[in-house]
Amino acid sequence: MTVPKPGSKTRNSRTGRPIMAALELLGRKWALRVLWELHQNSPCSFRTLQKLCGDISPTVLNSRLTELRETGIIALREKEGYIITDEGISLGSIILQLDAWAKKWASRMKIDLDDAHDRTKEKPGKNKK
Amino acid sequence: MTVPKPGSKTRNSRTGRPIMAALELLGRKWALRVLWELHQNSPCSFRTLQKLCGDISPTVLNSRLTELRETGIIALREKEGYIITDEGISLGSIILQLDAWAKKWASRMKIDLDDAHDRTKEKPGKNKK
DNA sequence: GCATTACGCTACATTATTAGTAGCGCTACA
DNA sequence: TGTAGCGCTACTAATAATGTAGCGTAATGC
Repeated sequence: MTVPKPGSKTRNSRTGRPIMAALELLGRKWALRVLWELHQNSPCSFRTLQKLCGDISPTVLNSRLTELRETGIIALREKEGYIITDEGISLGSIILQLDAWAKKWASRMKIDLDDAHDRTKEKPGKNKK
Repeated sequence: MTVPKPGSKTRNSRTGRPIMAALELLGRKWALRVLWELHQNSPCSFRTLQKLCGDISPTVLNSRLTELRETGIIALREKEGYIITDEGISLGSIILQLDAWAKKWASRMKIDLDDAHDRTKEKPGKNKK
């Protein structure tokens, strides 16, 4: 799979807008999670990272790590293992905000779920009146 | 596929930490992109949204929309189409920061790519000395 | 030496997710 | 009564992730 970099053309962005590359890169499975874990545990070995992500398969982990490395967000240093770069740290601080957002979201969702009286399994209405 | 909500147990988070649910939800393909587009074009019809995302297949689009609806980030209103909720707007503003980050990233990446003299196709070193 | 442990990572078969296309049932509006 | 738009589903093919085993290497202990 090709690695989305700013300037590279994603599916619909002939313009190569950086945000599109970022969204594609970070939208891949486990990418955000790997970044989050490494942001809090740098440096970190491949295997430790794997455990932190709940025994994610080494195949995907390696894919994501390669992509993040090629885009300069993380790096691999001998003896230290994987580290987060300055670029990655600034990106990580955005994820910290996501963490804050998620907490508020959680408390609101909880209320909504309570209101729904355990109807959480229901699919949302099929657009009926 | 089950929809990750705060409180729901993701792969490795028995704790159900909100951030984990958020990372899983937003880490799915097209989720961030859909959110980004809807943040800038709300309300928006299904088909318009589809075009904005570069003719994404309706299957995934509908999956992502359903997930985002079940988690209260977006909503579907009759005659208006899809809209972003307050929850979604606050999340969207985080993505705006991602946009800002991506621009800086792009300028740094450009320098790095130039430095590399068109070796962009190369895989990163196989951990050799 | 020689087993043990850990490292980053690959191979490979299985399963899950996405892509791509066609079109349904419905509501306007002409 | 035709055309166009809507949200969305059905279906198959293509692609990506999972899960397990294990390679080649290096460091440690005996």
